[in-house]
Amino acid sequence: MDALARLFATPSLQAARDLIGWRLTLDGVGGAIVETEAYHQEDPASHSFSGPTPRNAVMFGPPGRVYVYRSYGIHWCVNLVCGPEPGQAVLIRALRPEAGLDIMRERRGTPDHLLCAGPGRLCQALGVTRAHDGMAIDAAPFALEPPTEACGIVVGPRIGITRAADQPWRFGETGSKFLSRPFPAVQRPAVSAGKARDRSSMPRP
DNA sequence: CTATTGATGTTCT
DNA sequence: GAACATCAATAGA
Repeated sequence: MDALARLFATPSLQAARDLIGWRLTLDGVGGAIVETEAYHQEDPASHSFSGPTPRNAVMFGPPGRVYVYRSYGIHWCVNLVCGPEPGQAVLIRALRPEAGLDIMRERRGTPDHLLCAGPGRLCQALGVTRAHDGMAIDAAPFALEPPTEACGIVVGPRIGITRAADQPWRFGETGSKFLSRPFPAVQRPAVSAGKARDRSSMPRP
């Protein structure tokens, strides 16, 4: 059993964490995953919560496929279906752009740190559309490769949802500059009564 | 920097 | 109708 097969069999709550650092590309355009969120059938925020429908059918099919849906009528968002039971998926929320930078810049027209910083932005940068819904993530035009280096993982509540909003099912690469948004700062034992923010991940001049 | 708002296709109630 | 796993533009502090 190789790394991909293990990943596909992993429950989404763990797979979302494991996916950080994997390199995802579409037609050679993409980069390392730096932010994910987990969803599953018992999760009120999940598209699969109320059972299979035409839209979420891929979530109830075999793992290892991509589930693509339209968000707010404008954007596309891409998930990896995974887990031993149906209805589980990991939303890919941000990549560190590495391959096909020129193509991404042309498609996005934003500064490099915003090329793939969010589920909608990432799909625009890679060219993901509904046409990719149901495709295998480990076969052309997609590719998914394991990380070459370990990295730290931060955890926090998911973004943009109203139900189960307090569940800590968002994962990110520690200190990444390519996140859709920063993770909430860990509560610190109040040094000064003040408002010092953690800027430890800021670039040094 | 934060807060607000418009755009807009599908799904849900 | 209302809600929505979002984003860019804009206004204000």
